[in-house]
Amino acid sequence: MTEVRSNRITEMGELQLEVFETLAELGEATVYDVLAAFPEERRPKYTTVLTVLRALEEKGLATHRREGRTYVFAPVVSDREVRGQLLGDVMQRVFGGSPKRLMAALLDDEAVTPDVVRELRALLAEPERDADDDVDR
Amino acid sequence: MTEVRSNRITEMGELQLEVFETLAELGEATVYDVLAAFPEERRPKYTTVLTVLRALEEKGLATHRREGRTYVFAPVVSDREVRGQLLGDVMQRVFGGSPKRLMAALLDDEAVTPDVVRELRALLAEPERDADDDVDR
DNA sequence: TGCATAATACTATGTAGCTAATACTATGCA
DNA sequence: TGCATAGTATTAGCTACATAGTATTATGCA
Repeated sequence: MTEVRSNRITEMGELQLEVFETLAELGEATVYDVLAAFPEERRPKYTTVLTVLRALEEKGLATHRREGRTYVFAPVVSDREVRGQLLGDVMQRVFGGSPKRLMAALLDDEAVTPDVVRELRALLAEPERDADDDVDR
Repeated sequence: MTEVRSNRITEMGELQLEVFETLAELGEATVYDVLAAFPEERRPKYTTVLTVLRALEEKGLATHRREGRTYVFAPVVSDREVRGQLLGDVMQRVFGGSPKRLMAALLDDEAVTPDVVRELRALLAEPERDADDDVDR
């Protein structure tokens, strides 16, 4: 059937995500900048990172410009947007698009202690909730 | 480097997830049962489903027993658990393990209308929140 | 001016998932 | 008893991701 795979950013792998996040944090970065952001124990090789950066560019998440003979990469979409899409995708695929169901699952997580629950309540209580502005980033 | 990929259930693909969900709903199922659960427009072939079921078994999410010459598959873990892991994994990978950050992203989603916000508040307000019992399912 | 080297480009290997064709096998019925 | 058939097993091709070696190229300095 030679399936046509969608180019959803959700198809981002582990490394792609990490590299993108680094890029987003730095604003712009050379391959070496990205490399430096990895703890050395698990630092990939230069060419690996370059390949990933190209993949990100391929799917429209990043661009690059030349600076002398060096490529300087930069994100094209915000990390916030990417995270939003990633979450939205999980909500869709795993929770049938229901925020409530997702929420219920979240509350089951052991990371969500009573303290955290209180924080979440606070988040939900924020008045800006009803306006559509961006509280923190 | 010949990376040793972890066997996290998160590595479940789209189809694997769907097949597992079906299995979980049905309690147990033959290949044909699973097939029947697909809307025919996008119903995979028998062998495709069988392969997927085997993959699920491979990673410890399902088993099978023989019934005559037919395999009857059954889930080994609950769908709830799988969904929990899936969400937990996203929380880890995308939101640095922070429920708050995840929640904030959730609130950014356009699916989360003011109405939904109210529902979420209600969920968080439930008194059983502090005890660790299972409200629904 | 020519070469060391730093940077990118090309190529390749391995895994996982999706897909499915085809090969094999057991068994119930004619 | 032998074959059609219903099932499973095997094999294979494609895409995406991870990984990285090697090839190429440009350029600054000797």
